[in-house]
Amino acid sequence: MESSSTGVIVQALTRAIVEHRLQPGAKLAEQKLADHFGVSRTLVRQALLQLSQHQLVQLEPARGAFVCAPSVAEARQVFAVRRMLESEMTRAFVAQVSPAKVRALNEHVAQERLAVERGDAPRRTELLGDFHVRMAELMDNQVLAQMLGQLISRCALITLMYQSSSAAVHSNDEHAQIVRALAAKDGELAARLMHEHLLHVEQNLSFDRQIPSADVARALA
Amino acid sequence: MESSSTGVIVQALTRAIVEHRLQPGAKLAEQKLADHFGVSRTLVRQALLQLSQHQLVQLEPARGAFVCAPSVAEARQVFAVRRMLESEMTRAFVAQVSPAKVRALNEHVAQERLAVERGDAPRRTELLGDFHVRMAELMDNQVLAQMLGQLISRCALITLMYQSSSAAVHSNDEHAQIVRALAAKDGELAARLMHEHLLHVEQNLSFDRQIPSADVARALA
DNA sequence: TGAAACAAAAGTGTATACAGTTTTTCCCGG
DNA sequence: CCGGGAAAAACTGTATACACTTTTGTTTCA
Repeated sequence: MESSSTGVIVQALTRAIVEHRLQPGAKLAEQKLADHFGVSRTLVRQALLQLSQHQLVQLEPARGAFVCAPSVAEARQVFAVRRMLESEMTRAFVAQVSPAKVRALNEHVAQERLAVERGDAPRRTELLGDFHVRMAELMDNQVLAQMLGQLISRCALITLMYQSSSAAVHSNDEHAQIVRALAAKDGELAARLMHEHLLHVEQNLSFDRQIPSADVARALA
Repeated sequence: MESSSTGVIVQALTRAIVEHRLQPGAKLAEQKLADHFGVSRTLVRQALLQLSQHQLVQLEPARGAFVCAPSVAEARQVFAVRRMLESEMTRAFVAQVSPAKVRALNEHVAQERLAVERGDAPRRTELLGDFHVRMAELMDNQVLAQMLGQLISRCALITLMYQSSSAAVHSNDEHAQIVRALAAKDGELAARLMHEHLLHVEQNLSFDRQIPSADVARALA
């Protein structure tokens, strides 16, 4: 039943949204998307429905689908949940840490650093978010990974709305610190570092931006 | 865009699934559901798609939709996430506790006790789960509440697959203990009690059941 | 009797049609 | 020149149609 066509559309739109090519508030007209992807509105509607469940688009009755513009309150709530969930996840990580897992995380952090140094903003944002999902995956908890993935794609949208410029280097450093604590099997320290890290990310957001409008055709070209 | 018809179908099916009227593995044929609800397959498909995202039904390509039968591994993962999230939620609760909130929780616990004493199994399961969602709502964190709601409806399915009989009274007692700790503003104790509570619930599951098959028409009558 | 093969029925996946609503356009009066 | 309003265009919401797949039932042959 689950067609892969729908999945392709969901993924393409997700990337376009979290990479900021589709700006918050942009309208997603069904027929235009259908033409773009070469399918009927049916599949586009399925995709938009999924994206609305992921809180990336908002559906307004009889008006259509729009890229979400998370409010400040919502952003703070998302970060509050992440702090609760991820500090504990970090603490639990040490119980099943292994050299291979530490190596995997270190490699990820190295890739982050590369993207940061290159100034590759979209890739940087993607990798900095993926660090957290990667941790969940390494814990062999698919449920956790999925849940975190959702939270973090919402965060990507928030970050792109509100992020101040130079927080990326700082985040990368903090990731490295966390991995060091994990390697030393110091769960308490790692959990505290994760908690503070997420506080820093939230504090570095500037909740007083304005959002322009976007052109759908160009963003997906 | 979001029709309320779809929402009605989602809710009806959700209730039918978590209340065990539709058993794990039962097939949900689109046309039969469409006839039952007096709508076209279009809306039924939308609803089934949503339910699949909530992990309550599984979609198999070209074969149809079936009520999920969570594996033991998945059940353990869900509980692991709940322990991480809810122990921290409980700890954070005391920071913004108020007499009104304590009263609300106490009233809820009283309702639980009523349902337990009455032997009203579906209502009991619903209320025991709602306790946790209620806490999230009282924290004024909609994101947390939504996330927990998802986890708990998955838990309802798991519980109904695996739950041993007399754990309900125990859960109710533990809820009462947690509220007392919250009222005393002892976050550390409350968090520990919540953690242990969720461990108990998981330990009381008997992961060696068998699942019969179900009749859709009867369950929704 | 039992199993393989084929035909019929039922079911899913996608596209299209159509009704109702919203948005845009255009014209007119001030 | 500007604001209001009606007609037209565009868009969403739901139903239906149709192709293709899976399931079921039946017939045939060993």
